[in-house]
This record gives sequence, C-alpha cells and structure tokens, in this order.
Amino acid sequence: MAEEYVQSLARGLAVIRAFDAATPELTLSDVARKTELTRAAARRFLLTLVDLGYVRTDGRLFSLSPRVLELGYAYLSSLSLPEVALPHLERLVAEVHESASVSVLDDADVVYVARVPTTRIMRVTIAIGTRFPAHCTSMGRVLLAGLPPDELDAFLEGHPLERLTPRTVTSPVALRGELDRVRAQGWAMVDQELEEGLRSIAAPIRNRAGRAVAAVNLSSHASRTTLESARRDLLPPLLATAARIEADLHATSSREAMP
Amino acid sequence: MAEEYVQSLARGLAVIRAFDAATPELTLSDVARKTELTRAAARRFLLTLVDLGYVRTDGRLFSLSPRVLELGYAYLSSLSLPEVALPHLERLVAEVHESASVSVLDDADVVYVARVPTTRIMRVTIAIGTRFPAHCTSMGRVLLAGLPPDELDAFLEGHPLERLTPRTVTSPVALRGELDRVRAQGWAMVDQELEEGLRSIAAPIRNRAGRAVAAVNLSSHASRTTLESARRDLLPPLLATAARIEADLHATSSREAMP
DNA sequence: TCCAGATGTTCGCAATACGAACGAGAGTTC
DNA sequence: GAACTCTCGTTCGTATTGCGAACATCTGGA
Repeated sequence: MAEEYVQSLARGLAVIRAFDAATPELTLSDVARKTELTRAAARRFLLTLVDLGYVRTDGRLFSLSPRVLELGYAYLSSLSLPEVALPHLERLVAEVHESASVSVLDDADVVYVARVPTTRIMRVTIAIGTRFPAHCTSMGRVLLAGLPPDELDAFLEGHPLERLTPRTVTSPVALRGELDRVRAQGWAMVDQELEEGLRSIAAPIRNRAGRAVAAVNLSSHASRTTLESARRDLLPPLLATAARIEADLHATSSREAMP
Repeated sequence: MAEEYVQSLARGLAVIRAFDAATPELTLSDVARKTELTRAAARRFLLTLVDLGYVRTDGRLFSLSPRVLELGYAYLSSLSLPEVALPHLERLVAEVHESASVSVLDDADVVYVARVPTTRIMRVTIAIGTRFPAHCTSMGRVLLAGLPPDELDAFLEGHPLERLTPRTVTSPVALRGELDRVRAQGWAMVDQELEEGLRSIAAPIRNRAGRAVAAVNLSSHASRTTLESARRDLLPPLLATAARIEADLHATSSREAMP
C-alpha cells in the first residue's frame, strides 16, 4: 500500500464490486460481510453511492444502477480505439459472418473493448469489459508476442499459466515457442485452448512505433471451421481489417490515448 | 447531501469521471482543476487509483486503465438482461440486417446495455453505457409509456424536453399524445428526432408484473428505410424478439436483478 | 541570472470517517 | 404473554484518516 492512499475510496470501490452475477442484490449486512467492512461502514458507502445515483435501494436490498456504467464508459470514451475499430469490425463481420472483437492487454488478461457478435459459440457471454487469460487466447498471443523481452520475462515469472482445457499450453517454454511462431507469421491461431470447440485467429494492431497495443480477432466453432479454412478464408480479411484500423488510428493519433 | 456521506468516495469517483474523450490523459493539476479539488487531494486519489490498478501513469500524465471497466462490468454482470438478450439480438440482426439494441431507463435517459451493430448510421458511436435522452428515442418512448402516471408526471415536470433536431417533440402535451399512441399500439417509431436521418422502431420488454423494464429496438437510416417498410418488414421480427427475450427472462427471474 | 508562475509534495492537525454500543424486529422457549 | 437470543440497521463521541497551507522544485521569459 502506498503512503498516499485514500482508504475510503478503496473501500467504496470494493462495495461496487461486491455486486455480481451471483449476487445482484444485497442487504447492507451482505455487503458488509462480502467486503469485510463493519455494517456501519458498509451503510455509509451504500448511502453515498445511492446519493450519487450509482446504487439503488428499495429500503432493504441494494443493487447497482445503470449509471455505474458511466465509470467504465469513462475508459472507453477516453480511448479512441473502440470508436475507430467498430466500423471496421462491422464491415469484417458482414464479409465473413463470424464474431469479431478487439482487445487490449491488462496484466495477465486480454480485456474486450469492441465487439460485433454474430452467433454465440461460447458457454459464457462476451461483453465489453470481459477478461480472459492472455496466454490461451489468440489476441493474448499476439499481444504477448509483441512485448519487449524483459516484459515477457516478467509476465512469465509472475503468472502461472492456468490450464483451461486439455489443449491449453501451460509450460512457459512451450508458450515462448508459440510466441516465436506468432512473431514470424504475424498472426496467431488458438485451437480449443480457452474452451472446447472454440477456434480463433488474431492479428495485432500496432502504434506508430510498431508496438502491438491491441489485437483484433475472429472466433468460430470447431464444428464449422477447419484450421485450414480459417487460415484460407478468415485470415486475409482479418489482416486487412487490422491494417485499416491501424491506418485510422495513426490518422487520429494526435488526439488519442492509445494503450 | 445525505448525512451519512463519504466525501472521499464521491471525490474519488469524480476523479475517474474527469477522464473523457476530449481529455484522455491528464496531469495531476489538470485533474485537480477539472474536479475542483486541491492538488494535494487530487494527488492522493490518483495515487490510490494507480495502486488499485484503475489508473496508469508515466510519472507525469495519468490515464484510465482497462481495469476500470470492471466497475461498469459489475452492473452488467449483476443484470441478467444483457446476457439473455444478446443471442436474441444476434438472431434478429441475422434476419433483418439492421443494428439492434436493448436499453433501460435511468433518470431522463435510455442507457444501452446490449447491442449488435451492423453498419454505422449515426454521427456518434453507440456502445454499452451510451446514454441518450429518453423523450426523443424509440426505446425511451416505450419505457416512458410504461411508467405509472405519477412517475410520468414527475418526469415531465423535472425534465425540460431538449430539441435535438427540427423534428424533436419538445412539448409535454405533444409527448403525452405520442405516449398514448405507443400504449395503444404497443411499440414506438421515432423519425429523425434524435438525429437527422435516423429512424428507429422499439418494443418494450416486460417483467412478470407487466411493467416495461427494458426496450429492444432496430435502427436504420431514412435513406434506406421508409416508414412503411419499417413497419412492414422490421416490426414483426422485433415484436417476436421482444416476446422471446421476455420469455427467457421470466424463466430465469428467480435469480435475477431485473431493472 | 533572476524572477514569477505553475507544478508537485510534505506533515501537523482538524474534521471526516470511524465503530462500539444502542435500538428495533423476529423467532423461540417457557 | 414475557423473557431471551440473534440479527439487522443506526447513532454519535472521538480517534485516526484525509486534509490543505506551506514548502520545494521546475520551467519559461525578461
């Protein structure tokens, strides 16, 4: 913990995060238990959030209000990438009829910042803000491949590679080999390492300095796309889309915060 | 301001909101100015947010980190509607080839909580969390039409109706007339009241008690859709989709926080 | 080089946020 | 019905957390 640390802000944010899919509505005491605060403290934070419009209550149960999206939206609106990328994703999807997404790297995860879905092929829904482990996703692979060597070393040392399916690459040596290949070919394909049946192919989006700062991908299901057809049919339009997004981002880069 | 109010939480959240499209990166002093805090206070909040991973800094400029999406994501993941609705939107878009969205009412705005875009037809990009004034949007119309009379009275008294285009309905009497029509026909069409050229058609999504708690819409451009063809070609699949979303929500309503 | 203005930082202390104790409600037992 | 126990939500005296006045540093202009 830093010296200059406002404990009340940290506690208040933990109260926001206490609401999730499993517990969308909570009593004051539930929140206190979940955040390990006293009931009096939880009450103060909840009442403050209600006053600010971020939380609603019927007098007993508390739940988040749509206004809390404003906080995440601040990030998206501060970043030109989603807005620039979305029309290109729309065009790509109209061409190949598979879901397309853009993500950035944050710690050990990729975080989705733009998406045009077609038909659902995963067990879980992907939305803006969804996070997956970088090591077993196609977009994560191109982003990791673009890290400077010291940052990649730090990543591998700091993050054990979790196994999600029998195919997940979990050894740092094997992953380095995969990333070498990604660097050589300029794109990544991941086959059922995140979820059984899920195939995806990704390309990097680079800034002016040539650093991969985001990734764009297409995802499909193993039942309708062979590895060969993905490379033949999906890769060319994907690479073209990445290039177009880059060109647009460079054209606007005098006013952007680029990841 | 309520008695039980944690000023530090409110201030910290204002710091998050200080970052936007116009100012994605800010110095400590910029943040202080923008939030009307002292530099010392702004510094403490920024350092706290950096420590929590929500803000990044190069030592001079601060910017939001993707992790801040987690705060908005808490709302989306706490609400079953987006997850239930998205597959239905995907199917609807595959059928009619126009962008489809779901939103909820929050104060005087509709807030987008799910979306499948096709081709962009508006000047601004719509993302999850985007807010538009309810009175001049098709989804806002069906949601306002579903308010109890006392709540609709309060809305009209508390919110002057802003004019966005020459066609925007800005008189409370005229809007009441529109809402009467919406109630009678069960859907709403809005023609270039939000933005020139934008046509959209919306249907309500109701909870078990019959209250319109969300809305689903299709949007198109005046250059490619007549009012007549929108009603003939888009309305039937839209209404069918609303019914399907409702059915699915009712099936899961034992575990949901429904708006 | 000097000065003024702007920026970032420190540390004594005031006021903000704290939680122990209280009040209220519900359920159980005698 | 009374008494007791447990859980929940709330209050208010005060401790400690967050405060900002003052200091330190940097930058640009004369």
